[in-house]
Amino acid sequence: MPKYIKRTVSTGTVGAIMNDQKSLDSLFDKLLTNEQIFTNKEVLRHSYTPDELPHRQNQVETLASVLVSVFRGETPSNLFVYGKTGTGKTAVVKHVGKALVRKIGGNFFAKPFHSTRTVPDFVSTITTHKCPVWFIYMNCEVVDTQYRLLAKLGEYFGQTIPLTGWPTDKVYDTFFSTLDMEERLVIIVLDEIDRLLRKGSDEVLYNLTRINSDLSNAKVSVIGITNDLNFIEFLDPRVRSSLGEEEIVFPPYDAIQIQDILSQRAKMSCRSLDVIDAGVIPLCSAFAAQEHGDARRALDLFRVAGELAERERSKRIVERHVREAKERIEQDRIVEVVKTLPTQSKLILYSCILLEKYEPSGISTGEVYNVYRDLCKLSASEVLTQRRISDIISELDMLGIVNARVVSKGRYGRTKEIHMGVPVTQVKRVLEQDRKIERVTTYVPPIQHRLS
DNA sequence: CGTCCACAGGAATCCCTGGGTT
DNA sequence: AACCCAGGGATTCCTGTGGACG
Repeated sequence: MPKYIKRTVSTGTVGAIMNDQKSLDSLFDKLLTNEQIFTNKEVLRHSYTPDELPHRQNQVETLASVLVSVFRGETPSNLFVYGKTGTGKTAVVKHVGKALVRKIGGNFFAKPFHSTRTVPDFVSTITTHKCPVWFIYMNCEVVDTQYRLLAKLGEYFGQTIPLTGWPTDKVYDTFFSTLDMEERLVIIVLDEIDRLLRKGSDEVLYNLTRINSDLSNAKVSVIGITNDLNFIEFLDPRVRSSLGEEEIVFPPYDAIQIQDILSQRAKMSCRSLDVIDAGVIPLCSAFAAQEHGDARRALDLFRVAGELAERERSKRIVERHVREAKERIEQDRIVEVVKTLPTQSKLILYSCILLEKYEPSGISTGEVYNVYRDLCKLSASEVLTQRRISDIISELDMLGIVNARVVSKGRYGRTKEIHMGVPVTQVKRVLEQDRKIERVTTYVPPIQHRLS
């Protein structure tokens, strides 16, 4: 826990107890009259889409020029959108989608309407146009398998499909037939589309991109969004060519651009601009620019810095708050990730931590496995195979908790060389809160000699 | 220069859960 | 009750391999 909280709590408590009635009253007064820094924190959240998107005019116009064919009654080309996280991809697509729907009178969906409800009355508003337009936004991080995606899509068209149980082709057929019941144009946005591929559910992409040739009434066009630039490489060539009819690239923001974005939001969220010290916004922006131009990071930094300032009852946000916020965000992330790890992963991670003391030059998979087995016995856990442990270590690596790279020690074989990627003492403390780990805290790994 | 270690990591299969249909 | 299906975690079996040692 950061120092400043301790300080505030201890002096506050002691003061309240020790001082007389008058200062107790004034303590409350101070709390009540304390002017907050934020008046509207919502605009700093990731989910908030502003009306203006600074430095994304190009992308907005390109996207609009692809979708404009809707007005001519044509099906827009399939589209592929890529750029790193926090570069405004989702915001731009949603923004243009809303504008399109408003103009043409269709329907914008970010979640399905309940199936018992009747279909919204957009059909009547649309009769002047060639056909109704449905704009459906879907995040594949949540719906990440073929089954779930099709089921969710079916839901948009009023079908009730169970979360599990049906064979996939039946789900597809149901979705297909309801979709084709009437003339309409459906624009499906698949955000984080790379998730589907990672889970091996890319068959659904193939089906979706060639669905038009089987449909007789409805038309579908797909917008795929990804932040994984290698994603395209691994895609089925047929899907790649079909999905990539058009492409829009979102380059990372530079520090100056992030400053613009952050200033815009800061203005909306704060009581007044006076509460922000001059260096704060540039510093947030600089930090965010370092992280591949992630605008969200800047917003997070600013929000947390503001919260820290409020907690301190400081009148203004200063640079120190930003630095503390940076620390804080990272710490919270780690604690959250470690705490929610499955027990087996925790045991593996704990093994790594125990070994690190003795092998500062890097730990091998075999060493981890030996310690892990001991820990399993002590904590009465099931022992998994080394194959699985190898995968779990890789998962921990991807989460950034450890760094594991494959090295060859020549005569002594190939293995992963594992280093801790985060502060050890804190992670250890979090792990030891787990009931299984609690039982093995006294374990000391046998000292292993090895040739070097 | 060939060997051979200590694993990496792919593929197929199994097991289990949560749900369906007949 | 008997049987089918998807999906996630785990196991089994497997082939592949960088480079220090001899």
